[in-house]
Formats: sequence, structure tokens, C-alpha cells
Amino acid sequence: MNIENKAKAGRPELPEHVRLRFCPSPTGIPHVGMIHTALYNWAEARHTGGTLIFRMEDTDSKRDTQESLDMIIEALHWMGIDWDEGIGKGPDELYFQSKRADVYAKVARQLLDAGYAYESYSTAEETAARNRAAGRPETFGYDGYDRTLTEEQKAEFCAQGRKPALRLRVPDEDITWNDLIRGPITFKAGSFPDYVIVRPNGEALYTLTNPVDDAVTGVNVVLRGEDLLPSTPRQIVLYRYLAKLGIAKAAPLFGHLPYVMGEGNKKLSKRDPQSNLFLLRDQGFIREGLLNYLALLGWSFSATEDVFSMEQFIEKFDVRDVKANPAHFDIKKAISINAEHIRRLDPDDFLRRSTPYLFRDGVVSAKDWSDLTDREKDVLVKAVPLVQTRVRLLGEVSGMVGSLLSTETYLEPAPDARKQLKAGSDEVLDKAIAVLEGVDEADWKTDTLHQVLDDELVEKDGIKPRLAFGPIRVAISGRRVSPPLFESMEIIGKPVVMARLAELRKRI
RNA sequence: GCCCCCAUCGUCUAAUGGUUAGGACAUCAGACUUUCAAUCUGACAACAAGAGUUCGAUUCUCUUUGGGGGUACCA
Repeated sequence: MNIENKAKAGRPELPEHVRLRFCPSPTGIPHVGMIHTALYNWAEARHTGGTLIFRMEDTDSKRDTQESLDMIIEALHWMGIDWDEGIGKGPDELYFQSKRADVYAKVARQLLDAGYAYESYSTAEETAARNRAAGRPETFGYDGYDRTLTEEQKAEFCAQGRKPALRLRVPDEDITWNDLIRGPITFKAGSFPDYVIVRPNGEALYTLTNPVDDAVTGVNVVLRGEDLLPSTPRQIVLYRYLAKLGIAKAAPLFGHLPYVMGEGNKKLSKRDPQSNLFLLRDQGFIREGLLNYLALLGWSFSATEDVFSMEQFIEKFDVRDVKANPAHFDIKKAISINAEHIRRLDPDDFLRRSTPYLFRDGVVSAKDWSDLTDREKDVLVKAVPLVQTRVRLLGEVSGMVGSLLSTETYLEPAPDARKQLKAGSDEVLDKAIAVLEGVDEADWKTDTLHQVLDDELVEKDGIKPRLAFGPIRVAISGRRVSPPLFESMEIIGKPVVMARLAELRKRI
């Protein structure tokens, strides 16, 4: 429990009881960046024995969808990321921003009454015109014009039928906080303008809803993407006002997580196929593997090891050890880590998890292990030791065991397999057929088959193993790469093996 | 323009005011071998640049360069 010792020097102390939140917007498909953020929040909560809150920032009714919400929940379940408070564990009125308009309206009213916010009638065009006139760059932003509006001026705007937005009054002073990941950060006075917290139509914006919800639910540590870093000083200002109004205790600690990058120097976007969590799952990533890899994007487990379990991750994780610089998503390393986790799987577990993929690919008759036929189970159990070290993704299992389960007497060779059929393949097959005819079904075992074929082809005729077993492999599996040959022959059985050999021989 | 963040092998990262700058993935070579894997060996490969502080900086400071974000009545 000596968290303090290992954390970076100069980083803030964590609160006694850490309260974190994960608060996505339900737009689109769950992507890797989002899960990365969720994962670190979750790990920090579990490591410290704190609380994780899960809520929805669904204030954008045009883009938000129920479908997206369902997918996010499914994604969290799949990854094994659970939460203590929030959606499904309390009133929707607390965890869906779309149901909290009255709360935000009340807070806005209090801010306005206290003079911390003011009514702003300026349109974007008017502000831009003033900036032009004053010789300020077009991108200068809001100039504070409405700060000092008189009652008469306001009355006049109202008479014109104009409605005001609400802007927060930003003090003219430097804003500093000690970021959990980046250390002290200061925004100089005047580097951001009075900003809008409520639209003229009364809709509260993210700038208000997010801090208010955090305050109301007692969030004291905020871990979010670095894209939100520029909004942090603004929120700190708001927090001061909320504190004075008795709505918040104090600003939370902030930690701004590094981006997960895609191709080039761009944030991983929805366009990158590898950003789609479900696509990764479809390929056959298992949760342990993906979680392990994602954890490594901005953090390291140890100086010499980078494969670890969920439990080890939680045990070691401290957000103050997270690096500040963005990390590229490297699918090759992700696959490699996944492969290691597949190898670590209990064989039984490996089979159960592979079954849906086998079903999807038409290799077995059901998607649940328990619904498979006895023969399917029998073959798969025998095949496990042959394939578990040979696949990196569960989606690759089908290709490995397909030829073992099939009872077809001819498997069309794949293009690269066909190239294995060089001159002399016909002779090799003839000899193999002849010698295998003499093997009793009772003796149809890996060792016997190996020895018989080795004696006949390699020892007696001096054929190189590669040339001797290549054509046989193609006949048996239809592929260049397959599980070990003699083991496969044993599993498939003499009748089908003999048929496949004869059939291929006929066709070359 | 202004504000802010970031900078160690191709990629993810470790460490340190004094090291042959460590590991992993990838790549290449070799061993093993019934293909492919797995496993084992080895090779390749990094402190962005310049000042300053210091006996000594990859490490601390500043500047530059490069990359990224913000500058919304998006989140």
C-alpha cells in the first residue's frame, strides 16, 4: 500500500477515498481510445479501493443514440470493466445528463444571481465585427463586451426579441493546477475568454454540465483525455464559484491521459479499423490480451516484463506513473501480447472461447461448446495442444482445425499450398498411399505413422523431409500451414486420410 | 496570431547528475524441426538541436526545431 513511494515526485497526494468517473457520450461505436480512458479510470479505482461512477454525457440529442449506449455497455462488460455507481445502479435522473436539465437550470440561476455569470447577447458575427474593428485577429474569440451591459441595454435587446446566452465571468489571473500526470500547469491570465455555459434557448453546455455532475456526485479525481486539457482552467474557475455557492467542495484533481494514436501523427480515429473494439474482438482478441496491450499505452508494468494479468495490473497501477506523451497503437504488438494470453489460457477455456468463432466460420454446428456433437468435442479436445500455440487470435482457430473436423474426401488446396506440389509429388503420394495401406487401423497412431513414412520416403528413398511431407500435408489439410502432420492424420483417421491422398493423387 | 501539451531504438517503454542507455514488439540471422508456430541464441537499432548550471549531463534550466491540441452557443 505504499502508493506514495512509487509515484512520481511532486505529484499530488490522492484523496483518502478516490471517486472517479467514466462519462462518454453515446455517439458511435466504442473505440479503443475510449476504452483506454475507461480502463485507467477503472484501474485507479480498483487499485486504491475507490469508487468508479459511470454516467452518460448525452446532451447532444442530435448525435446521441440508444444503440451507441448499448454498445458501450457491452464493450465494458466484455472488457471486464465494472462500476460501482451510475447507470443501472441508481436513478437515471442522476446519471443521464439528458434528464437533468432542471438541475443545470437551477445552478445557472444561482451563478447568475451571484454575479459569477452574466447574460450575453452578442452573436458570433457581432463579436467578430468588434474584433475586426479593434484590429484583433479573427480568431481572438469573445471580447467580454456584455460584461458591463446596463439594465437599459438589456431591456432593449429583450424588446428586440433577443435571448441571452449565459457566460461565466473569468477572473483576470493565472490559473494553475498540479496535474496528476503532467505536474504543474499554468494558464496565463487572459488566455481564455468568458465562455458560454448556457445557450440562449436554455440548454446547458458541457462546460457547465460536466463540472456540476462531478460536483454533485463527489468526484474528486478526474482522468480524461488530453484533448480536454484546455478546458480544465475554465472548469477550475467554475468550481471556485460552485464552491462559494456551496454546490462543490473544491475542484477535483485532474490527470490528463495521453492520446492513443493511429496512423501517422493523428489521434486514432473511427476510420482506423483497429480503433473499433468490436472489430478487434471479431478478429479474436481476448479481453486479457487487449486489456494488457491497452494498459501498456502510456504506462509500463515493469522494466523487463510486459505481459501480465488483470490482477497484476490493478495491483501495480498508479495513474501518477502514466506517461504524458501520446502512444501509437501497434497492432502487431497487440497481437503478440494477445497470443501470449491465448497460450496462457486453460485448454478447456481456450476451446470454449474458440467455439463461437468456429461456429461463425462454419466449422462446427453450434456456438456454445456444450451444444457441440460428441465427435466435434472429441476432435477439438485432441486438437487443442496442436493449435493453442499456433494461433495469435481466436479467429485463426478455424483455419487450423477445419481440416481435422471435416470429413470431406478432398480439400481444394489453397493457392500457396498448391505451390508445394512440385515435380515428384505424384511419386511421393503413390508411395505414401502404398505404405499407409499396410498400417492397421489399430496402429494408426502418430508415432507409427511418422516412423512408417519416414522409413519409406526419407530413409529408403532419400527424399528430403520438406519434399516428402509437403504434398502429404496438402492432401490432408489443403493448406501449406497446418497443425502437425502425423498428429493430424491420427485425429482424422485412416479412411478419410486415405481418401484424401488418393483424391489429390488423381488430380495432379 | 495567441494559449497549452509533448519529445529515449521503426513502435511501446525502463533507468540514471557518472551505465557498454535495459526490456518488449517488429525486422534479420542461426539452432531445433514433419510445414507453421512455440522455444532458445545472436544481430540491427534511440537519448531531436543549441546554449546554460555542473568536475560531469540523456537526466535540471532556457531557447530552437518538430509533432499535437485549443482558440465554439461541440464534447
